[in-house]
Amino acid sequence: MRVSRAKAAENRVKVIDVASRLFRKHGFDGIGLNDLMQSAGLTQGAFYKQFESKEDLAVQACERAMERGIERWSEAVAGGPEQPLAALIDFYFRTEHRDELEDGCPLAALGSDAVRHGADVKASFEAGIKAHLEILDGYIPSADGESPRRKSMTALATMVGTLLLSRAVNDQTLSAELLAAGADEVKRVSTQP
Amino acid sequence: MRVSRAKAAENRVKVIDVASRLFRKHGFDGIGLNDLMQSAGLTQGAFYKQFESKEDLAVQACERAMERGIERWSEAVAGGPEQPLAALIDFYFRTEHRDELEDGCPLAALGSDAVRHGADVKASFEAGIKAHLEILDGYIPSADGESPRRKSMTALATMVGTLLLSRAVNDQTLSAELLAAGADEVKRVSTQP
DNA sequence: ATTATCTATAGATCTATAGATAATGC
DNA sequence: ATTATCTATAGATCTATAGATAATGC
Repeated sequence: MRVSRAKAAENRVKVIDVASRLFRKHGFDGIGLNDLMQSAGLTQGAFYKQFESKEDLAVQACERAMERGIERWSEAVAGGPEQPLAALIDFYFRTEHRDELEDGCPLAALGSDAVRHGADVKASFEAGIKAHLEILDGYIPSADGESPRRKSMTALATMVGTLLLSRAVNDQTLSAELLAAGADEVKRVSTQP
Repeated sequence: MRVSRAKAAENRVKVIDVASRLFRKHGFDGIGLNDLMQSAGLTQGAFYKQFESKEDLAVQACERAMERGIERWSEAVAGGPEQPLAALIDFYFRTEHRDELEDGCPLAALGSDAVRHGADVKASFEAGIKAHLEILDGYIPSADGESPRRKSMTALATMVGTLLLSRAVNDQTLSAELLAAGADEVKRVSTQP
């Protein structure tokens, strides 16, 4: 039943990918190792030869989710639009993005979980935040010699907060209003002095 | 071992109060009924004469947390300062608020959990959001005849998103910068046309 | 010989229920 | 007589480990 090293490495990647999606959907505490491994096409017993603990997987999955999140931001501005920030805002505040928890923004999906977990998870979360901020830095105009970082931080917070609130209500009208207001506001932040 | 109706009602309130704090700290899935009831000074067996299920308690606790959140907003502007919004911003973006998950803003603490739970939890969460927005409406100036609701929505999203991100990082400098940027931005939103 | 995965299981914990107890409330 | 709480437990599920299996890799 042993598999080749290449296959084992592939399995490990698969487990982390699956976990990065299912943790976003159910939370770190909302899904067990059995379901995770089944979803990756393996059995639970194989877990501990690949990972030290569930917390270890949480860290790996958090990192992977951040990478995927960054990738999607890149895709959103692919084709080099004249206004990359507008394209990014358009992607982020769509109702389709609101409705895809598994593949959506990891900051909005895993934020609360990161808060409640250890320094390792927070470290990978922090790296993810910094990576997102750096992308925003490149798209937000700023006065000569001044860093746009402050604007990037509020833009990111508004994006994450809006997505979170828009997902936590039943009222679809309110949800859509929140998204529209958030999109407007981030556009405004980025075009003002 | 039976207690009076008054005492039973008091116990129920106690359980909901404790749950509203411990759910904020650990998440709905992060703490069990045994620990919850112990923290309320009771045993687990007493739970199901008071509540239908853990989900039922989650709804009650969410409502309570929202009430407490609104109370704290009122306290923050108590004394009728000339600029109530500034007082509110001052309270919300403090590091002390960031560090008190149990008693802090329920929107930031329970948002991800509400997203993953049923319509009942979302309904109480939604009512809480609307209550927070109405308070902001009263503090945010707007042009004649125009509703400040759009500004209230972005202000609330920026507050919640900022608090969430500031809690999910190890780097205390970054955390403080996020809070400072958020406070600045909400002030700006509320003073611009 | 090594080892990735499998089946099986230990031991803890979780939600929920059952039945005993003892004080309330009629 | 009713009932809020207690102790005890059922049955499911969770993380983690043990030992068997069979293919890899030296």
